[in-house]
Amino acid sequence: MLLGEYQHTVDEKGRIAVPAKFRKSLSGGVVVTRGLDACLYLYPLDEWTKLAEKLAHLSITHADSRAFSRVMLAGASHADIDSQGRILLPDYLRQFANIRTKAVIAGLYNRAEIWDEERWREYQGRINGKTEEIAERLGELGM
Amino acid sequence: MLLGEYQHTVDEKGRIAVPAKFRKSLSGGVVVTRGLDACLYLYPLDEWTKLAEKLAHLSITHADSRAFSRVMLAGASHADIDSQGRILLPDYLRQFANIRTKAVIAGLYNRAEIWDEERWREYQGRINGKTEEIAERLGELGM
DNA sequence: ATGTGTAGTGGGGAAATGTGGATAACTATG
DNA sequence: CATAGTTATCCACATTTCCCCACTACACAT
Repeated sequence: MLLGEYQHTVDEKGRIAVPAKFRKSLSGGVVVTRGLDACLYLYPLDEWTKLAEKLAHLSITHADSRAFSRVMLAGASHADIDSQGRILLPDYLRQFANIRTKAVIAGLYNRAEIWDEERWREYQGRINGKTEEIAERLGELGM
Repeated sequence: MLLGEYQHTVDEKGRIAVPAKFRKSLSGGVVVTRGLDACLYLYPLDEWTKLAEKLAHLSITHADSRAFSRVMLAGASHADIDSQGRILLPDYLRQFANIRTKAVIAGLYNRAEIWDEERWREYQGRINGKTEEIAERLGELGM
């Protein structure tokens, strides 16, 4: 169960420390990929497999499906946590999410997200105060 | 499991290095063929067999089926990975996908795609920003 | 205060990867 | 049968990646 918000630095080799509390859940392997809203998604291997199976079996004849698969699957990178508890973020993923040196790792139960710190603050600011409004709209979705 | 995005060069003999992480999955043999969106599809032999079976059993009386089978089946080329981890791309396939010297190999779980680098960037640019929109549409498909 | 353990960060050296080129085998053609 | 052209196999180098070791900071307990 991945929960909480952590601020870590990305070193010049593109490595970032995984919060100690996440390591047990992620010991089976980790997949990082492009996420929505310009952040990175980080999945435990078993969660990822479920998602990837779905994506891989989307109809190959449908342009939207191909596009989405390419974003999520081709964007993905399988990594193991090293002996210091870090993972390597490939260049193209760092560029995609605009991650420089300060990053935020946030746990969302069955996945985690990695944000550039500045972007994260900005997003928080935008959402902040609108939470009640958003909640209203979610009501329509049966939440 | 083929994942990630790699940038490799195609040498003047038409050879391209297969990413090291793909080699184990592809050690049983590889089939390269014409893909959709002007890229090449690269299948592990067993995955290819499944696909070819499907294509071969499409209705022979339907013009679209015949056309699609001809593109995918007649375009296919069986290749082995050489001792340096490279495969040879036949001329007609390189021309089809407009591949010059810089190419991108993208892993899509059960297959890989080979793109001319410039084309890939262009495609990414077109998709980028629309991802959220596409995700919404796919949501309607039960994803 | 002092010690002990855990977490996060930085850097160096060895091995693997990607790329170019050279040599050998094979095919085709006159 | 010889020669030219093409294909395949092999070798060598430079770069990148990965793995390991060292250091600092903070927390908690004695």
